[in-house]
Amino acid sequence: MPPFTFTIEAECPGSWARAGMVQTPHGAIQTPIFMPVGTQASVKSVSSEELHEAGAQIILANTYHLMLRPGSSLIHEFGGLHSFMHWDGPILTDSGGFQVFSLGHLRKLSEDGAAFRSHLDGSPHMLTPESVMQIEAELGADIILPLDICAAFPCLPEEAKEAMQRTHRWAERALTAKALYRPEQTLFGIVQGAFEPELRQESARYIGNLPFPGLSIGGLSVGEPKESMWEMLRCVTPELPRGKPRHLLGVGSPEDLVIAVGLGMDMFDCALPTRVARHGALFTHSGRVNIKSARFRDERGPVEEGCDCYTCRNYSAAYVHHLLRAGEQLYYRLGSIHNIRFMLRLAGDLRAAIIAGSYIAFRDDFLARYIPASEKVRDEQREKWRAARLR
RNA sequence: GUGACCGUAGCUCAAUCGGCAGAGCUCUGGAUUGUGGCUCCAGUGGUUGUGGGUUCAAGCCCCAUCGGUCACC
Repeated sequence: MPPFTFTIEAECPGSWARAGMVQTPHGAIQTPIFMPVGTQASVKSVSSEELHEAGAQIILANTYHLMLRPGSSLIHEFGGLHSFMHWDGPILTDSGGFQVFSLGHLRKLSEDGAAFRSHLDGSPHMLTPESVMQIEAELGADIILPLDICAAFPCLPEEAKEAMQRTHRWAERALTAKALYRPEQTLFGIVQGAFEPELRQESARYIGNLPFPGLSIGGLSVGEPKESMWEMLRCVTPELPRGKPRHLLGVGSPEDLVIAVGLGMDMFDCALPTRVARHGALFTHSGRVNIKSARFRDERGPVEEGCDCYTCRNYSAAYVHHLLRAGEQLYYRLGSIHNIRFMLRLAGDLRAAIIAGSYIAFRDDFLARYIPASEKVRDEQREKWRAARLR
């Protein structure tokens, strides 16, 4: 098995963008990369074979969900996540820290760890930096994350500092617990610091200097304005060691990906593309479209002209529209595949642009064409209200 | 054929003693960022079956008519 390595292949002048290659025991990952989210060992409605066909190189699964159901020991009995879900590429598992805060009922934090009640049956559970390592060892992902604390937005500076400092102490405990996870697994460190520039810088330096082969940026995309997120990344990136891959947790939308790559991020995971797909929002290069809209009722062409995804190669937009309207299961699969393929193609295009030295031009061109639907409609609605007020 | 009950938004139904015709769903648009197939926000939509009458005022009262449901012949 090859050890974990990260090689930078190209950097783009005028930005912090870089293209690289991550080696894992289950294969290589070309960065920048988008990682589809398979919370419960499944990217909802999409099979492992379909993920592979869509160009997925690495996927993400959730420790929190899998420890509650079916349980990490059962997955261990089946030879780990790779064989359990029949995915032989790289896998990254989240620590469960975020879900304890967003899903767990009656959570209680202490220096030891996080106590919470299951969202499934209310049963009490306890996660500690050490127990998370054991659980992730049983799940057997290639890249694993330590237990961290994601501060709420907004939060007081003191709370942000306390959460960051405890995250740092837990990071050290996770490193010390190296015997609990498998030698072929790679533990990433998590940078916190909420929305305090000094804390972000401190956390980036602290976590960046610990012996983690890779780094995840946590605590962002939790409801803050976009500009706050970019500001935090601008604080963090200069403090990070150049030679370690950087994973931006929970991001994001197509436009987020394009911008964050320029701020030095290499890996992304996000539920957004598949979640919004299930509700009809499909990505195209001119922005998000709602496939449920009546205008697709008789659209003979694909969802996006020129898209090479399974859905667009084989089905008309009218058919996809019909499946959603009719509540057919197949819709979830076709819609999800389209958005996953869009994100992966976008990551590939970004990579090619970086290697060609034209990231800036690519970014500006993409953002000029990709107008978020929300902005378009927000403007239209604003106009409508203004007209109504004048009447 | 006789009798009773019911006709209000695309659907299911509210509307006090006769006093500005409303809600849920659908529909249209939006939101969703380390996924609870969840949830939230906004908007369109009406000749109250039809025709008369009473009244300052009718979805509501009266008459006729059309349609539906049920019961009994």
